[in-house]
Amino acid sequence: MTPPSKPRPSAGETLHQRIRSDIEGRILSGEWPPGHRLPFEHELMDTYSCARMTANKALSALAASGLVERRRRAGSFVARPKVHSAVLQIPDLKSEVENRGERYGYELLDRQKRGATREDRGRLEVHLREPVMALRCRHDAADQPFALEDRLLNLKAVPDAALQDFAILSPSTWLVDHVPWTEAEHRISACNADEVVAGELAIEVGSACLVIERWTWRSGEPITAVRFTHPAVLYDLVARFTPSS
Amino acid sequence: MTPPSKPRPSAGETLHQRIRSDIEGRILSGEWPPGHRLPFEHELMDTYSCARMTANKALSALAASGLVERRRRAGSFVARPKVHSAVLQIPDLKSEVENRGERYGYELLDRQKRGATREDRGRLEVHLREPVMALRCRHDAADQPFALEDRLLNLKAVPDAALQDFAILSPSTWLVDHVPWTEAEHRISACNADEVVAGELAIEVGSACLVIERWTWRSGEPITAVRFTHPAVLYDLVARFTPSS
DNA sequence: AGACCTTATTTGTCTATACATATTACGTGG
DNA sequence: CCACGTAATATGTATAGACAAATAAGGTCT
Repeated sequence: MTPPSKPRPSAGETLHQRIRSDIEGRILSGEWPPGHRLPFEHELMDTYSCARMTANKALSALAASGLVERRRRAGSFVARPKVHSAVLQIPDLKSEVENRGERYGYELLDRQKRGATREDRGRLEVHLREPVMALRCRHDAADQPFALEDRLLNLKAVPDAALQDFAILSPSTWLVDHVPWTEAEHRISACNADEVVAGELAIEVGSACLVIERWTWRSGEPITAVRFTHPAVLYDLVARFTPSS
Repeated sequence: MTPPSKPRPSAGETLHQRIRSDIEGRILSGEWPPGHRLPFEHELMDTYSCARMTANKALSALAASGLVERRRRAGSFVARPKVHSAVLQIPDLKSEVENRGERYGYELLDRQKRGATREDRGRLEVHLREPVMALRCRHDAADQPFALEDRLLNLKAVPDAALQDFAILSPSTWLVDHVPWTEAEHRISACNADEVVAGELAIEVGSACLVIERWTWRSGEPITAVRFTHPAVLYDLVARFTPSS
């Protein structure tokens, strides 16, 4: 392997960062194709005159990012990415709208405290009759309906929520600031607006909507299930991916 | 709309992993709220009887994952996450279908080599009349139309693609194996099927479709732009997030 | 009080070494 | 030829020590 060959404009790079970006460059340029065995740690020690820990740090980081795969006794190999992975940022709607430079509006449509019904149980993994709160509200951007939020909250996990009326502050905003979570899952789909949704979003019956559902847990205990329904014409989800990040 | 099943804990931990998950637990349980200063590296050395490198590794990993923020001379602090971020996995459709245990089918609908038109230029950042390839094809799952793929390829960046007829092998599958990329952007939206799309996907005109668009670059050079259109009833995108991953 | 300098503390990076662990490669005996 | 034990090798994890860089906290001088 030839020593450092890449343009290195960033003077403030540390050694293991430099090793990492050198290797990354070779992989992404196609010089080292998927399956190619990259230098052993002791070879990197020689070419960069560093300790093994330093080479290890670079390779471990590359492995963590999924660009390379490491096998004991065999070596490190350029991974063959089977999936496009990307970091999806799902911001709080209030900041999303304000970042667009538009006026944000919020209206609570419905708020019910109740014992969990059979249907609720299908959404949230709570037991029958345990206390939950069901919320429906609308988020507006530039005085136009932007999203419908349909949320079920587990009051056993978040008792403080029972004290909130959510008339001014949206449940999403309140939750982000008050409730930590450990696991979340998102499901993104599309649907045709039925009469109720079309009415609330001021769109034609049947228009396509983008639906984002999210379930949140804290240490296995369900916290909330929420569904955002956006008019398709007003909202796209954007996800970016760069391997070096 | 059933909620997904809970994630599971793991076993067989190394020391720095244990330190990390201990801290993670305290943060996620709310015991250490956002802004809280967590123990210094030398304090962790004492409580876990380990070297500083080991404590450092744990804290660095937490910082990399975004859960904590570190400042020299000040210490390490629990970070306040502002957005829900999640890793979105967008698999190759062939593997996606086969992982569901269904029969995968592929049909090429149209293939054109041409100089870039004005419209193409809007999709792909190429100059007028530069060689591109436009492809339309259909992916089936269990003999039902599953996705429509509409792709524009920059032949200047990927000249080998001109030799492929894509009659058997889908362009997505070929590209994954042959063309490395450095940046990608995804846009996820919804639309109503027009007559053409409805016909090709064998669904009603007007049914909601989930649309995933992807642009791919290599070192700033555009490689391809692709749009997948899925019948909403057949396909959901799923994204998971656990801080420990 | 405010501007400036000094010091102490904490994190960031790196070296050198050690032993553990997984897995390939090889050689031996059946 | 195959099964099995053994050695070689690359990675995984950890220790202990060193210096560099950033910066919060104090102290001094004006």
